[in-house]
Amino acid sequence: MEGQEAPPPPPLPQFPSQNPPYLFSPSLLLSSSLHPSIIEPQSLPDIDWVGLLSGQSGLGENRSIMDSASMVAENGAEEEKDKKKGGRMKKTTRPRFAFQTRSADDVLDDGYRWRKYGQKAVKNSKYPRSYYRCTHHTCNVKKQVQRLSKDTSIVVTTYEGIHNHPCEKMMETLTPLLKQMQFLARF
DNA sequence: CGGTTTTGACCGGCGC
DNA sequence: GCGCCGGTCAAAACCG
Repeated sequence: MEGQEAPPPPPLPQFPSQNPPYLFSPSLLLSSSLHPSIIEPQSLPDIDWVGLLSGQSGLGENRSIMDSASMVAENGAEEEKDKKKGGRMKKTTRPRFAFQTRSADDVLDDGYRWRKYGQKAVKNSKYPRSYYRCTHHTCNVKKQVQRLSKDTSIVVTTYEGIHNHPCEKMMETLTPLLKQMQFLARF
């Protein structure tokens, strides 16, 4: 989503340390008043983020509209320092948020490019969970996608981390508009 | 041929 | 310590 070359401070809120993810709407996420709650479909923001980010506005069968979606957030609050020993550093609890989408397609096009690096069966779901990593070199944002066994038409996507590079797909659609605006601004 | 997916192995955390 | 569970690695397969 936000393709900002954002500085470290994660815009994500801190939550009390209760593990079950809190549910709240994207609009609540964007404003800073977030009270964990399950939202109703009509409390969704009027912004179609997915459509905005996936340059294909309207066409395409991959339109996974975020109808009835709930955002889930867990905090993140840690710096990512220690890499313990030889190799991985995974003590990182970094900004992470999730939302669920009603879509027939597991992976929704959010404008970024992802490479799948794993798939695992999780305990209480009959559908596997897929793990993706952002393909941008300097960006280690991850996401995991899982379809609910409860309601087959819903997929839960969990993002972890913040992209440190612009989403070129979004830029692609935004650039002409910006140029147009600059042109009009001359008058 | 380069990038992506697949898939079993591997590893670390956690509860017992 | 052991085994379960979830996350990641990495080699091979796959695909344009």
